[in-house]
Amino acid sequence: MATSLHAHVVEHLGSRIISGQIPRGSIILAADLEQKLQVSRSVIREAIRVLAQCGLVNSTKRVGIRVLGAESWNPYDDHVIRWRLASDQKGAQLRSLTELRISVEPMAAELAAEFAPEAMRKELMMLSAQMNHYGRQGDLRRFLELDIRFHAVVLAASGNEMFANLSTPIGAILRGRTELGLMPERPHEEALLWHQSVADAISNSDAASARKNMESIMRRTHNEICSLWDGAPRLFVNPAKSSQ
Amino acid sequence: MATSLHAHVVEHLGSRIISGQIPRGSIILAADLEQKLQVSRSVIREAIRVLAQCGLVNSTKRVGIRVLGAESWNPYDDHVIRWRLASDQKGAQLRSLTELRISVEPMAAELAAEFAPEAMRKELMMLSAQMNHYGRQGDLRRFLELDIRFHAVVLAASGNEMFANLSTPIGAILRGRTELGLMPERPHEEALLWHQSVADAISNSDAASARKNMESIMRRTHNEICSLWDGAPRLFVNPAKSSQ
DNA sequence: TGACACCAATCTGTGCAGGCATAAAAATAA
DNA sequence: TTATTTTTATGCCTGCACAGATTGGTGTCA
Repeated sequence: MATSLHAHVVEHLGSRIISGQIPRGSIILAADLEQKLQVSRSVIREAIRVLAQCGLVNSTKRVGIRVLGAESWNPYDDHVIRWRLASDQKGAQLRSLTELRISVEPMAAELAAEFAPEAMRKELMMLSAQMNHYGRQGDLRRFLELDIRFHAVVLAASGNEMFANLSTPIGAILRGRTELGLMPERPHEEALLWHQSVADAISNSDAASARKNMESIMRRTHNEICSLWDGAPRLFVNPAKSSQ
Repeated sequence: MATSLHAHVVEHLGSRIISGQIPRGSIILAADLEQKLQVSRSVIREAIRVLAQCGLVNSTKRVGIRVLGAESWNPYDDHVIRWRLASDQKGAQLRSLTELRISVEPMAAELAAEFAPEAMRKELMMLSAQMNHYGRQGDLRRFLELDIRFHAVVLAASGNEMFANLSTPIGAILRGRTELGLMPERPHEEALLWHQSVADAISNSDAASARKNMESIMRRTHNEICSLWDGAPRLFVNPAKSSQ
């Protein structure tokens, strides 16, 4: 995936910082990196710039590149999410994302019912029909892809780009759930009905029903998945001092 | 604010792209930028790398630096949010952020009631008391800062770092609301009570009450502010094709 | 002797200039 | 149409000068 050199360096350092192999407070010297990774300064510097934007490092003169702690990481950065999911913080990352989607998706459904363009309403009807079909057949592989698409379309149909942007990590959650065998061997009948009802409600511009049924989906999804992060510690960040 | 040279270039290009002065699809050549901005290649390259991570540009060989459209921008990036708030998309940005906070804050309050560390529960009690005091006095300036801090602490106390990270842009919303004179000349009595109730509920680990009262705050806040984006078009992003 | 202010040495990121390699578009030939 | 060559802008590398922060030493005064 990492085709360019600097992307490779970003990947190398980022994954190590987030996994804890390079502990917070460490000081890295650009010159050392050049030698260790056998790349030129320009590559190192571009990579450091990217990592700095992710909140992973903080380079200052005369001291070097300081590795920052988890409270500085940008939790919405795609890199950061991916690296955390691949580390032993996987549980905590899944929990954060799930709490976020539980909060957001009912509102997204409500907004979609009000604002979605016609094409998306139609696609949702089609998707829920297919989910019914393949779900009852027990074709989990295909059901999963449809499910991911369904939620992505609802988020996009809300017309809120911040919601829409959550579809990738939410897709990752759904994939992770089936990979870990947390899905029943065939989808629950209720779940199928709720998805159908969400699609119907959005199609009929029934915002209240869209929200209510999406809330039902979220409740069940939470129950199915929350065992994943039993005992993972919560991360309490210091609230940012309000600065004019 | 932009101390280093490359940050200056990021600021220059980023603000222009988001404001539309540099339209989507434009092709920028690094060599031209060097000359126009009178900086060296390394500065340009680092800046471009940062902008690429924001989703604003996409540099490819032989063609140059392509300016991307709004659907590619990372809506959670601090730069992007700031630039959009300073552009004529201010309304749409405020709406997206408000819809997000309306979705998230009730859940944050609920989680805070369950998990918040003692110090944060105490701070919330103190903050709501001070809000009562200065609010009844009509000291809007001080009330605003307390209000911002209150919501930041609730988000942080949820123990969800994705929630906590929203406190900065939410603070920006609250500031914008008072700057634009959308606040009553002294806070509504109900609003003061709801904040007090949220603090009490979190303090007493009463999750349901914390959520309920926060929902009330959100409903009112929405009513007060939604006139800001009357008629601003919603942004429907193409849902990402689910790729393994 | 000891505390403190000030200055110089040093170290490291930042920025500059220019070179070669390479990939992808465009133009040309088959 | 298809294959090949040419063009051209980014990717990558290197040597050099500068800026700013830390450190340590120096001198002054109590």
